Amino acid sequence: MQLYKDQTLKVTNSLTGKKEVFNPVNEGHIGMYVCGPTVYSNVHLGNCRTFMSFDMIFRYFKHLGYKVRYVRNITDAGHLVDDAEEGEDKIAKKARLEQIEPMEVVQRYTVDFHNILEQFNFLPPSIEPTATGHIIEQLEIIKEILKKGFAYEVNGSVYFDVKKFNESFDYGKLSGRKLEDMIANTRELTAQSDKKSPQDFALWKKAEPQHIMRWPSPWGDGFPGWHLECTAMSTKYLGETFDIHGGGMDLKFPHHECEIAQAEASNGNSPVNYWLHANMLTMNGKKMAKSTGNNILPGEIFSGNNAILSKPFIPSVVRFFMMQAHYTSILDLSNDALLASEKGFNRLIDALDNMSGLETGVNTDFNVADWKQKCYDAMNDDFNTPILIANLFEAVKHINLIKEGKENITLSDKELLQQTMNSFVFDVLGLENKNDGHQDSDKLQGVVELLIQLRNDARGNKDFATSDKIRDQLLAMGIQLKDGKEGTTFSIS
RNA sequence: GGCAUCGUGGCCGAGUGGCUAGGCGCAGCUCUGCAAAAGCUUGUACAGCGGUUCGAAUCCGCUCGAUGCCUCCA
Repeated sequence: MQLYKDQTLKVTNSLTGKKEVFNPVNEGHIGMYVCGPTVYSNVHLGNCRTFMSFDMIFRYFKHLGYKVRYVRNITDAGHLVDDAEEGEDKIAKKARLEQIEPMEVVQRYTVDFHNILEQFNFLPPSIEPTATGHIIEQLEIIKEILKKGFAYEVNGSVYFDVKKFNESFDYGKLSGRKLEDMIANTRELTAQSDKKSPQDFALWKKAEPQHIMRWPSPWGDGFPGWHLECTAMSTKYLGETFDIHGGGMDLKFPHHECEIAQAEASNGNSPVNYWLHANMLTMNGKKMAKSTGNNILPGEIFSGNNAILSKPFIPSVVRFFMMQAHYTSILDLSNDALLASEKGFNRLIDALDNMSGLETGVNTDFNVADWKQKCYDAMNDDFNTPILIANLFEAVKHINLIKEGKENITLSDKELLQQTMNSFVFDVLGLENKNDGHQDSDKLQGVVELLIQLRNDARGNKDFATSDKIRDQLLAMGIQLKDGKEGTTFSIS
């Protein structure tokens, strides 16, 4: 199903600052690279938001019938704690603090990352390469950049020469910065530096004797610079120019700017046609970050074990909450917002469950085909999931009205509605039906049904003291009875 | 300090020149022994001040406020 032939997708390209019609390099195929996590601590919810945005984008591409190669890396080396020349890297620091091997750190938090993403129902990327697995590729790029004259070696380290690069290319085109401004605004560096200019960045850092993570190179033992791995891995798996590069807004500068510079310096090509940036998840109005401690772990949300939460929330509710905001907007996390999303999510899923039982008739009271296209229009407009969800609730309203016999639907429209709803809710948004797979034991079911019978007997005898006691005490245990036209049902929270 | 982004009804959150999403809450109604649950119905809001325009939440300017990046960060 090559739906993409019938749909015109527009994306916000950070490189131009505009919404542009999306056309891949090779028709029907998409190469997408997303900067993954540095695995030196547990992934927090803010990290998850970015990856979830691109998971949704990946899902929509697939839904449209594209063949997508989605590469999301694991950074397991090379990111420095700060810009100081001594430059300990984060993973090495964590390894030292915990007195374990750096690769144990990497393993521990990679497993955590995968575990959390699985709970959020992420689709795995096509390739998940690691930085340490691509040292040779990185060395080759450094050699190439040196050969082209855009880098220089000092004391066993290699730096990218930003000024030199800017003479032939445009450094700052992604983030809207001008090199002259950046130079003018640079404070004097007091520490002595090997760099010719503060804007220069490391391609290769010499490893001090105490540095654990090290590899041999033409310039001595060392480790790769912060930005190089993404250039190496994206080029290797997606080519010198590919369709989409994504990542968090906070990576736009300097990380993505440097990636462009490295690629252009080494092979002359602008590496990416469409740069997509996902915006930050905030908490208390401030960006979530590992370094500041202003963050919340997914596990804390699932267990409710955090001071800002009044109760636990299942992964799909969190996903739904995030999908209710556009991926380019800042989103603030709060208990109230999650509670509101939870109610909306439950209403959506309940309507979905009710769809199959709808009675069909000879006419339909709303235009299902038009509604379906509206759903696509929303997604085609830069993946506007909030508008998509608004349309889904439009369908929820009709489903409920049909269920109550106040509106009609034909069999073919019902099938179209069902198929479209399922596609968008489960395939594109990646939500999961909370009612599936959580069957409580038969015994519990039987016990509650017995109590419902006893209560109904009491009600028949107008013994409301007994019937209300059963109802209220069950509720106190988290079992809610729901009296409906066709009898009493219950839900267990 | 420099460069950006944002400020929408009680809350969350779309929209970007006229037709004014959606969710949650509140209220009303239906249902019920009473409730709860569920369902339906309902909201003319766009920080402030000027300007452009027949017409602006939407464009321009200024003011105020918030955030992000400029150092590792999704």
